[in-house]
Amino acid sequence: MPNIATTDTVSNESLSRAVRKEFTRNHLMQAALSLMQTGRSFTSLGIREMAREAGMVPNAFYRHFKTPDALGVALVDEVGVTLRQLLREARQPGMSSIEMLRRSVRVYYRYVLDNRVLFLFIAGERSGGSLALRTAIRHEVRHFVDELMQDMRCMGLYAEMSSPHLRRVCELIINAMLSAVPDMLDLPTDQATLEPAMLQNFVQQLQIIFLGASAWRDKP
Amino acid sequence: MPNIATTDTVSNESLSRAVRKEFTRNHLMQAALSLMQTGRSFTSLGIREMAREAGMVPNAFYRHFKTPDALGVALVDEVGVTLRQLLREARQPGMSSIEMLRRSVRVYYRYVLDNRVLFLFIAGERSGGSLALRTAIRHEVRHFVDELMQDMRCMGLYAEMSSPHLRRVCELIINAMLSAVPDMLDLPTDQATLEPAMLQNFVQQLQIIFLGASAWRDKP
DNA sequence: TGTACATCAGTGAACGCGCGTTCACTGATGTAC
DNA sequence: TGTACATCAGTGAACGCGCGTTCACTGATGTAC
Repeated sequence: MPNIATTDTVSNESLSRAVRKEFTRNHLMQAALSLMQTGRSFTSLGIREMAREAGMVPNAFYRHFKTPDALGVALVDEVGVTLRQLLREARQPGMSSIEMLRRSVRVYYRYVLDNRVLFLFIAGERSGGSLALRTAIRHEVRHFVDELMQDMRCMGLYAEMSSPHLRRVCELIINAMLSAVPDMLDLPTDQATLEPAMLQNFVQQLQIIFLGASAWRDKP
Repeated sequence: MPNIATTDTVSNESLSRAVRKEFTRNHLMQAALSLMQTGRSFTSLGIREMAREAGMVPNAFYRHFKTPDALGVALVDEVGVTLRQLLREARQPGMSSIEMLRRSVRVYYRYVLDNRVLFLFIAGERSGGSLALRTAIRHEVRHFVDELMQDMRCMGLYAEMSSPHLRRVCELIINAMLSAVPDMLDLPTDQATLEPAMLQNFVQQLQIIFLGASAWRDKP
């Protein structure tokens, strides 16, 4: 009966070479995220730095990734899976218009704060990273949009709306969410009392989008 | 009678020390933009690199900026002034709802392509740069929003809407515009024929926002 | 089951390089008398 | 107007440092017989 919490402590015992390799690969990715915790951008991280943080010799990096960029793309994939899962969970409970919107925003805000570094990474490299990273992130964002669409379909929202239109609405929502990231992350240093105002503002922006979607639906 | 176009060639003749200093300062900023032309992010630029590109010895950089970050902030200020001016001009002609929207988007798109590097810089450092840069850019974005609000007031759009609500609408528009930047800039490499579709999509997103704003106004 | 060999994740040392930063300097421009 | 001095933008050389990358290696794990 394996215990996830102690995988690190038993890593030297009776694990296949492939599994151990996967572990150190993950250590490298975690190391990159750790280094970003302090506000560094991913693009500024070096091979030696990441290897050092992961507790290994510099050139061992090459056993796992050809370039730092390759690690970044792997990170996008993994982060994407985690985020999409959590965002879907946040949308699961039986929702009702405005109140559910307000609650979702609050959940999302908590989640952004709890996962600062993941959002810093995604939001920061979305237009700041290399072409490969930007492309990977764009694909991931498209996944977010797809799942939001799917969820809205499941909930019967805008059932009569065509898919392209619904997609546009979802894109606007996701964009608004991602654009809010720097505001949320920089808020603590600015003024903690501004938090309710910022969230209120964000909620109302989403309301405007939903109203626009309804208006579009009512008179196409 | 000074000739702007030849300022460089006469830079050694009869110009005050202060003016010449201002010139080389601008050369440094231009050098930073030049280096970004090739897809590099500003954060990754080094002092030596920028000085070299500007045709001066490395340490001369310090005569003009204390850190690369200081240059970045100066760049945000200058870029902001230019962009706001051009965006306002794009909004000047007598506008009429949808057609004006479509035209504005086209003008904006052209402008983004013609000024690739400025938008790469703004969009890239908006959540990727240092705190100082993020703050500077946030202020600049706020300026964009202010001017868009002001223009909409002048045009009599949403005259009955309260300022906070109008601000939210404008924030959504500016966010949508900035979020579209990576799509626009990466498009050429992907598929040139997708251009009309992307623009059409962008136009309809803005329409949804405007519809939402109207709906909000009609039944608050 | 035991043995002999292949694989390959991680090591340790070394390299050449460009970086940021410092220092004392030069010489044209600006200023005071 | 002329002279003597101050200012300061830009120079040139040097420093110590961490970087990316290479190389030959080690030794545990995996595999074939």
